[in-house]
Parts: sequence; structure tokens; C-alpha cells
Amino acid sequence: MTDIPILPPENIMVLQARAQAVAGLSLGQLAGELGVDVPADQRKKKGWVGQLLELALGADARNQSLPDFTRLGIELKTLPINAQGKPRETTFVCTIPLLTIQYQQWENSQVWNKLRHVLWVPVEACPSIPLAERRLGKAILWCPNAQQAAILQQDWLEITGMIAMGELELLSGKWGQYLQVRPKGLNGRCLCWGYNQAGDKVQTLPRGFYLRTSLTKQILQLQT
DNA sequence: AAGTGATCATAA
DNA sequence: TTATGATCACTT
Repeated sequence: MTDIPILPPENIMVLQARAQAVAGLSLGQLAGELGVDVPADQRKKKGWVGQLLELALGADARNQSLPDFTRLGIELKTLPINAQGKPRETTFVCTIPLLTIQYQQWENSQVWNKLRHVLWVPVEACPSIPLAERRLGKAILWCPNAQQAAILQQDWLEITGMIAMGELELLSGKWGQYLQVRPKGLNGRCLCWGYNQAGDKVQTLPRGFYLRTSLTKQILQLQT
């Protein structure tokens, strides 16, 4: 999945039309249309569904720190759905630059820039359904409403404040109403630099921001 | 069953 | 080593 046979969408209408065209397809059907193999074991291909959708919809950001649809400023996220139609998992947003995030403002932060425009694509994700048979849902183009944005900002300020104060030991997945901090690395031996409370550089786990399902559940309900 | 921590693949 | 894409799996 390295080529980009589908050109980037010129506008939102084109993007939405493409998303609508794949809604209802199974992952196996879509992969077949794109000439992509369906992995036998998702444990070794955790990002496969997301990458399949990037290909199908014409995302052009690759692994740059830009919205997936660079021209439209829209981020693409797949949303794994359980049998009850609710999100199965939190949603990864971005890794946290522990040494420099204290110099970001919310308004120009990576989190806000990623979340201000998101195209959510629900995907069946029950382990009981074979990967190729899981179906794609109707995409939702979402912008945070005032209340959602306010809570995200509050979470971000709280967490960023802790990082700035060097409170890495206190930092855990328990903080934040919508925004959550969790490890984000290859494994538990993967380390990066941060500050401790004395202001010294210390090695610590890389962390990322994630969205709790309490928020994505709301987003999902917008369509029904 | 949720919630939180741990982990896997790939490209540049 | 950084970024991208997430799901796995253990604990509570």
C-alpha cells in the first residue's frame, strides 16, 4: 500500500461522494477493488484498516504531520464499532512532544489542529467477524461543537500543565474527560525524553493523546 | 465490560 | 528516530 492510485479529493463534495461510495462495502470487497491483500492476522497489521481507507479516499499526507487530506485540512479516522454500534476502542490523536508541548497554545496545538475537522468512518470490528467480512459504515464529517471543544481544551490544558510541571509520574490514562494520555511506543522498553519535577531531563515512555469513547460515541449518534 | 497500559507494522 | 496507522491484552 505505497502508491496513491486515487488522487486527492479536490473538495469536500468529492471526498464525501467517495466515502458514500464505499459505505456498505466489506473490507474484503474494498481491498479487492484496490488490489490489496487482506491480512490473515490483524495483530500484526493493526493499522491496516486505516491505511486501506486512506488509499480508497485519496489521502495524501502520508506520514507527514499534516491532515490526511492536506488540501481540505481534514483528518481521516476509522472508528471500530462493536455489535451494539458503539466504539470499541479509544482513538489515537497524536504523540506528545514532552519537551516542547508547554510552548504550544491550545489554538495552534497539534490536538486542536487534528480534531477541528475529522471524517469518521465507522467500521465493524467485532472479533467474531472475519476481517474481510467487516462492513464499512456511513462516514461522518465532524467539527467539534462548542461544548466538545471546551472540554477538549480543558483536558489539554490540564494534561499539558502536568507535563510542563514535570509530573510524568502522575500522568496516566485516568486524566481527562475526552482527551486521554496513554503510552504510545513500540513497547515498554521504548523511551524518550521528558522533564521531571526538578526540571531535569529524564527518560520516560513516549505518550500520545487519545480520544475516549465517551466523545466518539456522541459523534456516532449524530448520524442517527 | 470498561478502562488503562502495552504493543505491532511501515515509510522517510 | 520520527512520523503515520491503530488494536491487543491485562487489570480493575
